[in-house]
Amino acid sequence: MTNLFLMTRSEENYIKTIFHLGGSDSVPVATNAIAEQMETKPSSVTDMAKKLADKGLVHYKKYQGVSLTEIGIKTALSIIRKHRLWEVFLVKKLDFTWDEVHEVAEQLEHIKSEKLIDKIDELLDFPKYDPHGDPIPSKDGKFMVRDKELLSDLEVKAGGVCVGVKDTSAPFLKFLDKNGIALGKTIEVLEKEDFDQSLHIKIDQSELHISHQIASNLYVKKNN
Amino acid sequence: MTNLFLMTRSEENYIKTIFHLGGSDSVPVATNAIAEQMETKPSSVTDMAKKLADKGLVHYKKYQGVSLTEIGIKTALSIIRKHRLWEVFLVKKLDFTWDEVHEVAEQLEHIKSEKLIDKIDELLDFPKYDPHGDPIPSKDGKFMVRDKELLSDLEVKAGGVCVGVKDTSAPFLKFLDKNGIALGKTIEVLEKEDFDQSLHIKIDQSELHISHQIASNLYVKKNN
DNA sequence: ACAAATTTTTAGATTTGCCTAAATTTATTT
DNA sequence: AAATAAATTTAGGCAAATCTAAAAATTTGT
Ligand SMILES: [Mn+2]
Ligand SMILES: [Mn+2]
Ligand SMILES: [Mn+2]
Ligand SMILES: [Mn+2]
Repeated sequence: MTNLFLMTRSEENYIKTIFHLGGSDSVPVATNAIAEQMETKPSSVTDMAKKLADKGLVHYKKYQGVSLTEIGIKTALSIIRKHRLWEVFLVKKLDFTWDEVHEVAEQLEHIKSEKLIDKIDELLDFPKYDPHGDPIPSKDGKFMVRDKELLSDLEVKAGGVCVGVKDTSAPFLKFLDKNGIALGKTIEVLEKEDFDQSLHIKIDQSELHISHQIASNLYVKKNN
Repeated sequence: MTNLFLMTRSEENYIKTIFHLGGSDSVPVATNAIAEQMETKPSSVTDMAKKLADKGLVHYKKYQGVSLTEIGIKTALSIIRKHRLWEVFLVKKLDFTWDEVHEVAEQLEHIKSEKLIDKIDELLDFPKYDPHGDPIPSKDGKFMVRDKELLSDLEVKAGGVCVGVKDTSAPFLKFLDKNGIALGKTIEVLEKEDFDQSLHIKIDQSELHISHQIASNLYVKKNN
């Protein structure tokens, strides 16, 4: 049980990536998938897989992919908790916009201080979701899985509240801002174009036409 | 003019140490002094001195010691600004005690985001001093040099306000807490023991006997 | 001034994290 | 069931940051 506090930044980033690609299940993740996600080379992933396996954070057998151990999952959740809490902090306390927070949170998530992150959590009044609608794991690694669906999967006439984004890239988020789409807004599907799957929607008071591209990156919590 | 944003953590720590040992003057600092301060070996310092000289951050000639260039000084002040602002943040916003902040600030000072630190500055209402009484450089590298003297240098009957500590180690700070000594308190020298230089002082309402060790690590701003 | 002590640098290793190129294993086609 | 393609690992190397041991320069003491 190698101490989590002496993990390097690189190791933490690998663990986080493996979690995001494989979920908390012990689904093995392919070397190439990790390499692509981390913008590194497969051979580097293999090296790290061995090291993380030695440390007991992942299961690894040659050619069989990588999956997180119990400890690996806990570690991943702890890093993700920090990342998302910092994102909330930046938005709520420092007036960052939701398209600016990710880059800084990528750095802040590696700060080693349990007290620090717990105090940030308290300062923010224990938020459950980050600025992109993603759930924040609690100290003991639990988090809410909100039932939500992609706007593109709703039927005509169906509606709900916008609760998250799938694509969290700055360009997409800025596009949403420009079109008055934000978390918490009420959305209703007015019309669906069969040809290109584009949608005519009502968002709060106004109406808007959006492409399938957009609709398939917006999460909605359906009305009862 | 090598971009400050691509400095490694190690480079930043060297620059900060050279600043603390040499001041903002271009006083050359000895290799051994840097090594001792950073708990590393002189040969490592020599290596880094060459690298920093290549980057234009220090002046370095073999056997002549290291001193900061203009850019080096600016860089040092920027890191110190971040360190001290984070320390204030931790105390004022997250209820850390002044003996807990340094270690975390050592990590936070390396976060790369100009917007982040400027927003923290604003959130704290542009503090001029950190929790240990050390001045916080402004964005453009200026800082107040408060006139202060060591309590051990005061005459009997002289007095003032406690404005800083020289030793910022956790044990010393905890000792001060235990004895009711804190920044902002009024101090008067009641008696001085010639034999061991210990002092009898009045601090706010109470009286206290302190050793020379303690008195020579407390800064006081004398009354007019 | 010159020998001795001290400081500093150089030379050569080590570890971490990454790379390229080549070899190997696994998966997919014919 | 081969043959081909794709994925993965191995081998060997490189840069950063560190170390130890030895050499060189500087400083100190007589
Ligand atoms: Mn993010
Ligand atoms: Mn997020
Ligand atoms: Mn400090
Ligand atoms: Mn301080």
